[in-house]
Amino acid sequence: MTIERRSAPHGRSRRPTIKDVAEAAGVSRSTVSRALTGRGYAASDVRERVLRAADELGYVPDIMARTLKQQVSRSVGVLVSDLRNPFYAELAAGASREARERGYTMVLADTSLSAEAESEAAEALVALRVAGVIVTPNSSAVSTYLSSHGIPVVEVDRQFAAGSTDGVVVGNRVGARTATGHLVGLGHRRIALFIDETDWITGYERYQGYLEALSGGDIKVDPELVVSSGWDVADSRRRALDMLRGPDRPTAVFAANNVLAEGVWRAIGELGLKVPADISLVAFDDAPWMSMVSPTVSAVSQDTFNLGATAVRRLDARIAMPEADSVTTVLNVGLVQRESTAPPPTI
Amino acid sequence: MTIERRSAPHGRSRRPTIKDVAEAAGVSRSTVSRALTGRGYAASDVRERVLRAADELGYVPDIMARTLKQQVSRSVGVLVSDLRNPFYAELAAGASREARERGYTMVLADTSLSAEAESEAAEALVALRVAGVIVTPNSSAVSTYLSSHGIPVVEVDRQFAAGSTDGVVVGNRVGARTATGHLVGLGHRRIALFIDETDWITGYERYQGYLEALSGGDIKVDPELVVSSGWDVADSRRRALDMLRGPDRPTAVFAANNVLAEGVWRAIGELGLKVPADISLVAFDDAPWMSMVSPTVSAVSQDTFNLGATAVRRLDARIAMPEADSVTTVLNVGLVQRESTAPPPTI
DNA sequence: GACCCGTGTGGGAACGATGTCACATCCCCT
DNA sequence: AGGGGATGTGACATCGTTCCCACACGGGTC
Repeated sequence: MTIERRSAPHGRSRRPTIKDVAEAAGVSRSTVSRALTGRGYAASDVRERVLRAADELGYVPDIMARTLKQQVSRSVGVLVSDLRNPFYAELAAGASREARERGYTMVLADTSLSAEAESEAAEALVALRVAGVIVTPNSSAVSTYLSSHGIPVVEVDRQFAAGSTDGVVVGNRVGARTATGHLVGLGHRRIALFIDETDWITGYERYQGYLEALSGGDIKVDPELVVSSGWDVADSRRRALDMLRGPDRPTAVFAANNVLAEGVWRAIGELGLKVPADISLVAFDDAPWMSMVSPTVSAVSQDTFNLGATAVRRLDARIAMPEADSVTTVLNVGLVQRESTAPPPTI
Repeated sequence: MTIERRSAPHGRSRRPTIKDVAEAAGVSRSTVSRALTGRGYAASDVRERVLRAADELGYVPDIMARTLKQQVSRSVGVLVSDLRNPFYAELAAGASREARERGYTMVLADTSLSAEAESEAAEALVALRVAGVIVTPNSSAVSTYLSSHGIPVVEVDRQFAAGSTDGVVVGNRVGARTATGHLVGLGHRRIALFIDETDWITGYERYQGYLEALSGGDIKVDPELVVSSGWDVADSRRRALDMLRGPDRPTAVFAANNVLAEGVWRAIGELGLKVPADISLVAFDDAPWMSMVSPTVSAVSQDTFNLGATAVRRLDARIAMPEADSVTTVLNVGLVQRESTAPPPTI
């Protein structure tokens, strides 16, 4: 980078345009454009002169003008639910890196789980003429809206428009089955499930995985043990306190995401229960704290950074071939066994 | 939001422009522009007709064209070091919320602590004609470069260009003094400092705070106890292992950020040391895991979300008054006392 | 009745970059 | 010598929006 060498456009405020470069180099605007973009002819000495002039003036092409002319920008929109959740933060980090590598700039909005914010953001992205959008959707509205405007969409983590838009998800069903199956294998028969939603495909799949593992162990499902908790730590903590204080409490809990796991963890601690002696815990989505607390928490680990990166790659491919069939990529997950699981307490 | 009601521009691909709206409403482009933006005259019945036509066509004004014409966009750039660090993620979340509320879209890049990525991103932001930039800088280059292009900059968390650009930081010196002073008050005399850099102003201030607290307790500084660790967990863990295994180890550690604290925490655990009986620990920057581990970790808490939000407010004010004197906002911090500190072990 | 003002509206020139097209060389081949 | 390809360059229209200006109309004042 040559940032240091560049000086302000001799003290004045107006930014240099391609016209200024053209005058400085003694050629026409067209020639400057060709020399800088590399599209079309430009004699090497002329190119040289143009490049030097541009560098001296600190010329940076105006993306607005370029996009207006070309009708397609090199930026992608990224819509995530909550940056404070390490899952989304890491997703965004992965998207950011991959976007940079592919020459996209990233327009990011935290939609705060609000449908209104999501709609607003979508509209802003249309207005910005982004080349494509990556979204962790809260409804099918965003994808529909963006698609109707001809903007490619990749749904990440969960899918509402499978079949009509691309998606990148993880093996939710198999992950949930593995986690629950691990508990079953240890001898647990009363296994609680904490989950946010079962209507969205991700929650549904995790729920199904849970059910499959139970039926694989010939265990009847107890609806009392399936908690459709809210989306925040406080709520799942409260629900967990209720359940664990009640009679006939479960001997193990499978928490379907890192936020719910945190609530359950806190509840367990407050009640003075010992993990894993009194109760086992497995989470879906490995958050940093799970390997720091004592005992450490077993979790189904998803490569979240890669999830974001893969989504950008998919989007890039889609932008290149808008008419190709939609594809859903499923990333592998793996159970990380730590210290939070053991056979149920003998009575 | 009326997203659902809108249909694609009758199956065709071209996006509706202001001209299409004008034709549909039977008026001129100028009139449509006035009706939609609210700048200039427009009879109420005409305005009505225009709004309806725009809604029916699903018209969204082209920001590129608007920005090109107006020479100023409603988007801000946000450059953070590492989204996977909860500190930066929360900062970005705060910035995102405030940006949205003020009608800005946010262009975000994770600069991965790389000067090259930072320069590239800065150049992209100039090209995008952003209204301003918020950055957690790694050098003075970004601020200088952006300023030379007439783009307002707000430096957050650390400052390289104090006096010439705005800044939003926290009370680093007082926070470090409080934390260290707390340890001194408990009777500790061998207090180690883990810090990333002392050249940048933030590290320098925290270092000074540490020194002040020591001299306030009439404690001579032992250079052996000041570790200029790298920026990642692995490195600080290694450095901590070395120190804690050595002879005459400290009775307390002050870790100057959440990453270093994590490394130290892991090292302490691996060595089987008991917190706080064998060693006390205080961190600067309260990360989520600190209230989840056992024992919980005392920390100087900064309102990181607010740090991001404040930066956007400052930037907004700066954009409104580009010539005003530069100001640096210092946010308060507070020591959150948890379980990781106690008097030193009696020998 | 001439003038002017207030209220609306449309025409057209920007904004900065791109890319098509026409044209201007030069050199080589027949 | 003249045609024609290869190589380079410049003029100009264009992208979608804004906004300055001109103008039209009606009604009031002198």
